[in-house]
Amino acid sequence: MEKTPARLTTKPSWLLNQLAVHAHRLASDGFGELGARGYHYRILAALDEFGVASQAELGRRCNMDRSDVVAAINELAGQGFVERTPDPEDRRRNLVTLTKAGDRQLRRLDRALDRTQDHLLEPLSAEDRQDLTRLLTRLFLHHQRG
Amino acid sequence: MEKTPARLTTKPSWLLNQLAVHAHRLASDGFGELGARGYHYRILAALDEFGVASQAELGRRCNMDRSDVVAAINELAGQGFVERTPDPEDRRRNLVTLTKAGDRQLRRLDRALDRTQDHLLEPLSAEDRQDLTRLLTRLFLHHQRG
DNA sequence: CGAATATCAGGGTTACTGAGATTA
DNA sequence: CTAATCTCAGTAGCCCTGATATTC
Repeated sequence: MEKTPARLTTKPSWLLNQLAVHAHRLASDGFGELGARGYHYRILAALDEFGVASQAELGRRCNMDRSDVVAAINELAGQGFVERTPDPEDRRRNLVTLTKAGDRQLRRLDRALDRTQDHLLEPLSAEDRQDLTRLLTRLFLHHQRG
Repeated sequence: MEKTPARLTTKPSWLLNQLAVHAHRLASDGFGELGARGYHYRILAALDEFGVASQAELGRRCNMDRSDVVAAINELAGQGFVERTPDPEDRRRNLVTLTKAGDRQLRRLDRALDRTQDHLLEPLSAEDRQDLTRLLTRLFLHHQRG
């Protein structure tokens, strides 16, 4: 395999990109077998942790665009994993609810993701993993509220 | 801003993804003003560091698909940043050469990227940046030769 | 009135797949 | 014949924009 230019490999942004691509590939394999994508997982996870929510709320929680939320909810509803009902108290909103089947799907996705997580961090010790997660979290939080 | 599910924020793969997105956004701003994209930078960088190369070689160096290399070289050649000539010794190949203008463009892109790099790592000390880069590099190298 | 919500149509970048033609 | 290279056409996932209708 030819060498990658040092201009790239020494830059954190390139490393982040390549590792994100790798992580995405790992996760996609697991998700794909279950008929899901990353966006589906995000929404199911948000519903499980915070309960019923409007679509706009889900978008903000999951860092997703309003228009992608619509599409993802369409697909999840079509699979019977969520239900979309108008909010009687604010008729602009749809209330999105996690179904029993959705909860089971989320657990399946969680297991698939856990496996890939181990694979991704394979070469690092438990301590290194903590360090990495801590550093990434600091960066994430800093840029979260930009 | 609503809180993001802990299921996501505690997972390195989510953090990698979100930070890669952020880094990409930063880089795209700088690149866009110069009429370039990430793929263009990768190829120019590889040509600068390793000299004339075939398209297949560039793809392997830059982690790019053969078909994306074709498109990127088309665009770079159209802008006069690279030249594509058939290899007299192996007529299957095209030899891609960096032009003077391409070298100047690379320097401009480098400057733009350096600025975003600082922005990305803003909250980390010099030591933390080294630690992060070291950890990411270890992961990258480990998954490089999969 | 302004602001928020949901929806639709579409674009941009990166990553990839399948096929064909050419040449080693 | 096999393998590598280049090219083209097209797909998928994620991210984003603009416009519209509805409701607060």
